[in-house]
Amino acid sequence: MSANGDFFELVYDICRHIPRGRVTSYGAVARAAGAAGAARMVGWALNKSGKVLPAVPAHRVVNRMGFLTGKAAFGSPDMMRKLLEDEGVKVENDRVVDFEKLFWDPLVLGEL
DNA sequence: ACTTTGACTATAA
DNA sequence: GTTATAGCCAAAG
Repeated sequence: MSANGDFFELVYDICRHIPRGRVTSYGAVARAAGAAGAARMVGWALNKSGKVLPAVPAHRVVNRMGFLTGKAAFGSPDMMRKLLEDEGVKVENDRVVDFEKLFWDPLVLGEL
């Protein structure tokens, strides 16, 4: 069954399912989208997420090491950190603190 | 229709 | 242990 036709919207939907105060990795989202290995594609989709509504919490998606690689896509490099800290996610030196604890896999409860 | 890229990931030297 | 390179998938130019 196709989600919405476009792989992008599927990625957006998954990102919207990320609980507040949690983070995930591109690989996890890509895998949840049915395209494991297409982590790059996820980032690209999220890059356009700023033009998509409803808005996608792309700030909750970081690379597998917990680094805010996409911080530059928020208009301001500090905007992503600001959003994460606002949700209780501590960010230091452009990296998510306790990333392993805050890591949330969309497939955990997303297998419907 | 082909080429290049892109907010990644994993393996090799 | 750190740095380089290759593999990956899909979309935009």
